[in-house]
Amino acid sequence: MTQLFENINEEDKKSLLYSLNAIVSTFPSNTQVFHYNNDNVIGVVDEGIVQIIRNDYNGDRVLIEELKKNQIFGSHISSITSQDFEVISISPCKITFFDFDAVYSNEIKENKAIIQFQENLLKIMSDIILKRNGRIQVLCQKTIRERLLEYFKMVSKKQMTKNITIPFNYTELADYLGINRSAMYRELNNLKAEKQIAIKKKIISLYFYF
Amino acid sequence: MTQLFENINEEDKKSLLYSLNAIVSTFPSNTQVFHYNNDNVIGVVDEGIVQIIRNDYNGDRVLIEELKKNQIFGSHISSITSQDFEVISISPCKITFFDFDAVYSNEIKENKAIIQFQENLLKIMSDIILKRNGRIQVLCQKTIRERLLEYFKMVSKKQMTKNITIPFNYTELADYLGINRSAMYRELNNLKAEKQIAIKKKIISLYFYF
DNA sequence: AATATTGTGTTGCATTTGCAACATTTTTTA
DNA sequence: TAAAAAATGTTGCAAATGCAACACAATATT
Repeated sequence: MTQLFENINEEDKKSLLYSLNAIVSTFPSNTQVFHYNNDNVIGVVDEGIVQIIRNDYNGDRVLIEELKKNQIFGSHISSITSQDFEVISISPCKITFFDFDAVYSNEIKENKAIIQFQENLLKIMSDIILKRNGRIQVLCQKTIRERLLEYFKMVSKKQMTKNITIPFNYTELADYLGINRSAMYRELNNLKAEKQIAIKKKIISLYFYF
Repeated sequence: MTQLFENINEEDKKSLLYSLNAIVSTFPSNTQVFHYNNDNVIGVVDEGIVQIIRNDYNGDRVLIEELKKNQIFGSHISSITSQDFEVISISPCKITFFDFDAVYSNEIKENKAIIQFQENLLKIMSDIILKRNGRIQVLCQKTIRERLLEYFKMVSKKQMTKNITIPFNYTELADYLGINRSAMYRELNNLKAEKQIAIKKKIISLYFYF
């Protein structure tokens, strides 16, 4: 995982943070850490876990993303564009906020580490794009079964094992896959009955070929 | 729309393209312009239109993205990771390919326009992320009606009118929304009957409030 | 200009799915 | 540690959806 300040020494980092108007804040669990009209601010998770959630007008709750150490969020990269969106700490956390527009300022170009910093940002962004693409690939599947299998394959590839560990609880997983929770359980049971998978808590073993 | 070489003079551009091992190619209509194992190559559409399509193992065809002038694609930013994916010209087109890894090379850092180039890339990437987020927002909707309405709202915001022009044909639209084409028509008719929308060819008028 | 291909539009039917309403277990909080 | 809250797991039922199979219109190809 690329980090924002990878290959940048402490001195340059400090100077960059200064140019970016960076602020470090801490939050307890279950707190709103970001508001949609925090214009052009990027948050970096230094410690803890935050979730980006959308509360639909029809009452549906969609888990957009879960972010851990070194991952970033902001209105420009997470589409947090309206009050529907919440960014919530699900554990105590420490977050560095900085001004994204400042990345394009003339002042920051004086810093000799700017090229490295931009390079790190580029890598982080291309990771985000890949993540979004994966999500789209899953959500394009029409049936619940197909979504589950597509998701399992993807996680399996990433975790490099056929015994995958679900990084959510099952309620969140349903939100993430954009499907109804009980319909998901039903399908998981079908897959179990067909011996395509086995489930032990959050570990799912995949028996099908792909 | 940000372009890759915005604010970069011809001389610097030439030198950058050289460092990036850039190649310009032309293609007739309906031709494969990119293969999934073109490792770490980025394509920039200079002229024409290309589509990224995924042919699912179960025969479904998913339109991942349609790209016009100045838009970019590549295995790293479009998840073109397997044979399932096709990148196809749907009109005669001209494409510049370059080596994405070269963006991080030492050689290119000699070019004084590198900061501007990286900045442009960052902007393009954050645009892509926003696009992907929009797509996810639509695909997270559970019913066809909700997907259509969510999509219409999004297009309306972008085109700044309540008489939106669908940028696809209706078959492609169904692919894009990840729904069955005939089920989509059925729902469009329901919406028409309820006078929520009116359709004239590819222009859809939105009568509901949002 | 004739033919082939692709897109538009509709319908019946079987299947899938969301939803509501539960009971039960686990986790969190006071 | 007791009470409250959240997560897990199941089921029936109504509604939504995918699919197949059409007819017809519009484009593209030869």
